[in-house]
Amino acid sequence: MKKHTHGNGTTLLENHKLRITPVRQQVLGLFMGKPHALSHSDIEQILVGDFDRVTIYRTLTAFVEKGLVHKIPAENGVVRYALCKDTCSEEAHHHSHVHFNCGACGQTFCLENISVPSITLPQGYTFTDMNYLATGTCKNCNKV
Amino acid sequence: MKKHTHGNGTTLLENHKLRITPVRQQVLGLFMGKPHALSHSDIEQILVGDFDRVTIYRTLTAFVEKGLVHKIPAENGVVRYALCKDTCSEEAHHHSHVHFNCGACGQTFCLENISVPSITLPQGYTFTDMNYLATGTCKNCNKV
DNA sequence: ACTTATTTGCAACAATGTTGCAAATAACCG
DNA sequence: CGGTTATTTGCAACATTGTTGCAAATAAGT
Repeated sequence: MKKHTHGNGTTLLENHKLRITPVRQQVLGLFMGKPHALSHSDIEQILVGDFDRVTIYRTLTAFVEKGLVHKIPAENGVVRYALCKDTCSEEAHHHSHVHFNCGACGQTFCLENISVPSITLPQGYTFTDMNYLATGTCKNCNKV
Repeated sequence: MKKHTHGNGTTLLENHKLRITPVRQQVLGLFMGKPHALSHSDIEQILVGDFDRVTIYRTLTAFVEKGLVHKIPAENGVVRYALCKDTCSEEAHHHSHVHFNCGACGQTFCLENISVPSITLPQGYTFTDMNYLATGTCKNCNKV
């Protein structure tokens, strides 16, 4: 019954059928330590010199494939990544939360706690994934 | 009363305070002729040799700034553009329609006709823009 | 400790987006 | 019209982002 034990990157990796390697532990550690989503370049800058650019790309790709993190596209085309909740697996990602991009601090958050209304598509359309992206000013930046 | 006379790119450009130039007419023509959104590279490939890559970038940027087209970020980070409706101007974009990205044909559509429920953000968050992106299979591709 | 499949780093490349500047041109005005 | 001016374009150069192949390194199972 130790499935999805957050807080320990190693078990998380094991649960998602990923080999335990230094990059993966470090990158996963970043995600667990920050409340906001990270882009490839964010990660690259934090872990300067530790790992190759390409390795970080491949790490992120592996994480997405195994259902550990999900991609968040911003309006300008920048792709960020954030941890998935328990409901994601190798088979499929199940996200129905809102992503919030703050124009002031530039950070992107997953708003897990608000309800997302379901959208009815026109006849003939079927969807596998739904993405909500709000742009504005976040809690912290509004306080100032 | 000839405001927003769609079908004529020239008046549309005038209404948005943009100088009439060949690139702008051609690019705008593409948007008016296609039902789906176009990326920079789409446009570049259609208008091969006619204009410089950079010019097309700047054209798109100008269109977005003046409220003529809006950006649509796809999940993979590809940015596409589509015509705005009458409600957009130089001051602000007002979009509350769903963008639909078809995995089969790869095309992206604006679904203007379906209602989008409003989302209530947590205390402290304020938003200026809301973006809905659905991924799946479109009408045409489902038919086959 | 040995074996094997996976992962990493490196190098090279491809695609995408940005900037500065001189030449070309759209719009305005008499 | 023709002249003037502010805007726009093309070019060149560069920056960033993402991809691929391959040999060396290494995690995991026996």
